[in-house]
Amino acid sequence: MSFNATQPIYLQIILRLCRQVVRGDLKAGEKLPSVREMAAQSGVNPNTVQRVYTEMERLGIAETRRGLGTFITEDESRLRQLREDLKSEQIGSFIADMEEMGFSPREIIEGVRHRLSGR
Amino acid sequence: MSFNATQPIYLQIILRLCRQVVRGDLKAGEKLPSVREMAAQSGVNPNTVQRVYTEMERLGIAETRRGLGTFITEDESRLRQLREDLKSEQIGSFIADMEEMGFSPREIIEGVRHRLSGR
Amino acid sequence: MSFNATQPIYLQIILRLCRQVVRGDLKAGEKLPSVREMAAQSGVNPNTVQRVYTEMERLGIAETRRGLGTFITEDESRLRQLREDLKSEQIGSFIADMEEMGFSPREIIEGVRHRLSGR
Amino acid sequence: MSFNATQPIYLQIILRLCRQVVRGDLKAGEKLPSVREMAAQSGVNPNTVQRVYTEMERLGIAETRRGLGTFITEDESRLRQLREDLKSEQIGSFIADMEEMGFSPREIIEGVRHRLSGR
DNA sequence: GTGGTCTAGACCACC
DNA sequence: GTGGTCTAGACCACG
Repeated sequence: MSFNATQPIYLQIILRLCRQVVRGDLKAGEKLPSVREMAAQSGVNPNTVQRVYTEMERLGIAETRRGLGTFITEDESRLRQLREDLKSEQIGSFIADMEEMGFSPREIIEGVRHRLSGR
Repeated sequence: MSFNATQPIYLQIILRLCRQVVRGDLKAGEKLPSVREMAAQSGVNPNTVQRVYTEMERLGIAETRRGLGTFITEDESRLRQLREDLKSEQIGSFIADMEEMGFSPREIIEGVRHRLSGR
Repeated sequence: MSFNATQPIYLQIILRLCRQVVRGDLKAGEKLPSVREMAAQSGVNPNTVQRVYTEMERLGIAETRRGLGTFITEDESRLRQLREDLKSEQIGSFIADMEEMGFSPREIIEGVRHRLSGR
Repeated sequence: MSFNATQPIYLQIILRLCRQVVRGDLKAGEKLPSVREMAAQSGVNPNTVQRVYTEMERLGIAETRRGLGTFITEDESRLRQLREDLKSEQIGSFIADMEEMGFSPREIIEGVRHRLSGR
């Protein structure tokens, strides 16, 4: 029963950036803002942004080139995989929530289909 | 750009109770723990629980009888409506998230169906 | 700006008895319950009831006969006057409230008439 | 037989404010005192005033803008409705009281008219 | 500065 | 025992 389950800020930023990548707002090879710039934009400590970039590099989503900056990877297959990962994760937690409330698979699928078709 | 999007505790508890109702763990007419009891269980101040119960009464989900306690409403139609409301809300925010990431309706539906059938 | 403007209990009881008289539930010459009886009925201290009866005697509404009890006065003209007094007081405070909220005399009369006729 | 019919302070304050609105002392869009200010003025705890403002927002009479303050709604039609509601409520309880004392409709109307014309 | 939430502890009316 | 109200004082996010 955990209240205050606020995610660490750096994870929130990573998620935001990943979504921008998946969405296509950030393309393969594109340059990310400098650490200081991004820190200013987000109103966050530069250390936090540094951690974000390091982590994204570890995930194979970004690459840093000394003296040049940090870039979205040009490995398109990695980006496709990221897209699938986020999709899968999102769907997984959605279904878990729905089932925890007792909705049947049929009800879930029909609910989603109806919501999407009725527009 | 909102970090720290922690929902107020009393809203979290309301959501938890509503889900238990939808799930069927809390049935129509069932007694809720007393304010002080629930406060102790949840590690929260009695005032916060009081607020939860007051709000749930306003939502037509609970009824309070002075000196007796707080009970889930016996209005089953209200409970059915609650179930639909929660379902709709959950589906709505799921789809919004997915579309914000650039997934197509077809991709969303197929993703959900695949995940549910593959078990 | 006085919060907690609770009227003393004995005044509340007097008002209640006067209303019963005006309404005709208590008639001229009728016997009131004994002090102890009334105290038990109302869940109040006998001293409080004593004060009620004393005050009502002072107002000329009740008379006490030693060894017999307390009775509503047989002076019917006093009872008619009481009726007029209560009516006047009730109307006075009603109109004061309405005017304090800025309602015009015309609006007040029409409002009352409409409410009474529409039944 | 309820003695001690003291209304909660927050309801008393709400009623006071509503009357000021109906009377025109508080106009549409006007700023209310800050929570702390009003608390000091009324000799009441800030939490109590907070409850007042929250409730008034729920009633559609006030609107709050974070960091700016609480304001009377600019929805004039809501304010007109409030005026009618208060009028109706006041008249209703007046008539109920009078009839409970056994006054006839004719007597009530004539009493009100006489009191208002004799000035 | 604003409103919003939370805790701690108290008193009340009702049953 | 129950829920309902109130105070005192604190911390937070927003502007």
